Amino acid sequence: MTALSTTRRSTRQRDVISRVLEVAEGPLSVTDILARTQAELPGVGLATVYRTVKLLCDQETVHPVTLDGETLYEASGRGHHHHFSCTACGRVFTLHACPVSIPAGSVYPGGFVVEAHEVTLYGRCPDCAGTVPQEPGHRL
Amino acid sequence: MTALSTTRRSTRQRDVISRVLEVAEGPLSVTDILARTQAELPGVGLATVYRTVKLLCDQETVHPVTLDGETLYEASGRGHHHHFSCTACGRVFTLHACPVSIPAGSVYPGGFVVEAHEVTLYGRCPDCAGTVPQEPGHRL
DNA sequence: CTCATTGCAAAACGTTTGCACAAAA
DNA sequence: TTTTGTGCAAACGTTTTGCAATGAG
Repeated sequence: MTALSTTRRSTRQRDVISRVLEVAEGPLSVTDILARTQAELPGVGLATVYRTVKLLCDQETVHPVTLDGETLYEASGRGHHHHFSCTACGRVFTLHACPVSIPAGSVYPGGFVVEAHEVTLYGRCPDCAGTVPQEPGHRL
Repeated sequence: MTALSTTRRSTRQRDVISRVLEVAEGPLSVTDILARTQAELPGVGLATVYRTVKLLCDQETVHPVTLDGETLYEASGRGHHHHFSCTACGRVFTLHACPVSIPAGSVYPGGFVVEAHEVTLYGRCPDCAGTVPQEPGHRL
């Protein structure tokens, strides 16, 4: 693959996979991406999804989010945000409110220089809020 | 296996693996646990580490931490804490200072009921603080 | 034509499990 | 003895890769 071609080839599946990630309400698993891509392009294979996602990650168009042992992917460039994982239905949402204020370069007790942070909130999403609360599980 | 035996058997490797996790400065990968266990008990196999870690997880003596796509394990019962991942040396540390205050039951904009939270800080650990800052990587 | 991209199948990787043996009770 | 725990190797699920065929330029 050349680094850049002057004219962009029309790569159907890459475009579809990109769009699937763009319009998602939160990060998706590879399986989710495959299913949503196949809804539009029935013949697509799993390897293509893995390859395309890796390519998009290298381009920094997309980035991985690891959550509860599963790797999900989301489109980049959505600004600073965090994730909410519903302990009832398992869906992951994007939250734009940030509960921490740690300027880059802050020094934490012990001499840890903080450059970035990641926050995941666990609880019940709006759809599940009326449900019986679940154990957050002992991962936390 | 019975749920409980009245007299506890002396299970050498389990004790060593537990202690390895107890004295660790932060969560460890299975490979780390294996290496540290073998330093004391040379013949130990990988399957034993997996089995023992799973057992300790079921007992809630230990719990998994997923970070950057890798699953690490740490001893439970260390109180509320978070993790610091060094972008220079890759080590993960435990931090007892908590940068967020979200009481259980708080409702986030959009109707998300928060029951727990997880924070990971990225940056340079004390040992690497003098080093040239690294890109935090575009996972963040 | 050339060459990037694809689907398929095989390989590689991390984790789990079956089994025969060893050690403890 | 019975029972639990072990190492080894095979099995398993997920992700990656080799390769021949397809499709775009």
